[in-house]
Amino acid sequence: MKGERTRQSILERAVDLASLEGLEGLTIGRLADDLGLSKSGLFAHFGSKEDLQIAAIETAAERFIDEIYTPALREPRGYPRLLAICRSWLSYLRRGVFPGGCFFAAASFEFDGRPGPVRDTVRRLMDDWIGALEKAIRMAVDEGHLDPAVDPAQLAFELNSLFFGANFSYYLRNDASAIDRAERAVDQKLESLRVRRRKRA
Amino acid sequence: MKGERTRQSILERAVDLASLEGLEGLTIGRLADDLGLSKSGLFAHFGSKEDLQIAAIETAAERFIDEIYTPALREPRGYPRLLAICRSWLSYLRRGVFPGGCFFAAASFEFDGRPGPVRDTVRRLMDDWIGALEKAIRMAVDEGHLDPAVDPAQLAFELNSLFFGANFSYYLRNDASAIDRAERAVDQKLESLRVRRRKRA
DNA sequence: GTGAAAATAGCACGATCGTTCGTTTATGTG
DNA sequence: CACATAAACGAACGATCGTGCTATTTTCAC
Repeated sequence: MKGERTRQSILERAVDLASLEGLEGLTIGRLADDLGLSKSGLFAHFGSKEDLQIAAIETAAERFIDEIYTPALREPRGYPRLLAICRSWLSYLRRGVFPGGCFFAAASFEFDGRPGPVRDTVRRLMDDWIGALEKAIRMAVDEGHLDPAVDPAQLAFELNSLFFGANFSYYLRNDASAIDRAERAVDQKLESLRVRRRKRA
Repeated sequence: MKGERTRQSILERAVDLASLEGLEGLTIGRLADDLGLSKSGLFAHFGSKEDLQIAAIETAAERFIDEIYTPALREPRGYPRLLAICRSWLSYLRRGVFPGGCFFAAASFEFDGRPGPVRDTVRRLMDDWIGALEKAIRMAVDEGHLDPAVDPAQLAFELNSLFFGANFSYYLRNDASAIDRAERAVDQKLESLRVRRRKRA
């Protein structure tokens, strides 16, 4: 159906726009103008602005998974995959997958104080992401690649903080070296927890 | 003058509101209702919404300095002061100095993609903050408390990332242990760079 | 190619946005 | 206390917001 294609193109554009101006800054009228559609024609694809916002978030998640997560899964589980996920995240920032920086960092800080379905969606996806990070860490421990004393939640917290910190320094402060700094910190952190030689018992 | 007192109370309320709903989510009408003022009466204190936003940011900066930075300056320069700043930042989150979490983290992610005077103000203040962090680190190195190989910009980046990461996990994910995690990571990071005994040459 | 169904457009709505302006009320000084 | 001035108000503006409704156009199966 044609409607589905249109809907998808609306959402792709909405995601790009929202990464720059925020999900609340999204406007049906501007989005319609931007795509050469009528306001009501665009609106009909969604029942409400809130539904549009939620659909945009889901679309952004698909883009994130395709661009960051899935490629990293090609690496073998354990340390290589964990490192690949981190590298992939930083490369995602470098490549400018979203024009305004990480969509989810922006959405997280925008909606952390705004209860409702939109916030719930952001939260669920971020929980998923942190969960995926923790899982990759746990696998690296299980494979005997990381110190068994590593707390996956703690390490996931620290890695994700570096990612968001890179987004901040790069996009607000225009610090071109921010991503390199994050990479250095990630490498050092992971290296310090690495177990060399000796497979697990 | 009475006007100045009113203006100040408007700004304090604006800061609290903006930490929850964002600077762009601030609305003259709602702010006026909230304070029992007329829209035009409130508006007259500022020439435009943009001026109100900028004044709110400056007010938030004063609160930040009073609550986080100044108290930490009572500690002797070097490692103790640097640690005090970090602790102070995390305590600022715990105490809920801004009801919606760190005002500047929110403002940074909100305006990183919105050029203009508001973004410029946020950026200047964040540059100041990172600069202050780097200065405290440099002093700790100069005092012989931290490894002289430490790169102040790199360490400041990592510490600030942990702060923002704590804000994210605490306010979006409602992870009550987020601040503890950040504290653990900060302590471990600083401890690992610490130089024990031996004053500088 | 025709007809049902889907997709899009047009128009209007009430609400609220930031902003302006003239009037009224409150303040503080001499 | 009087009076100049500062502060706050009330009403209105044009614009734009999200959201209905009906009409028109396009799509796709037969």
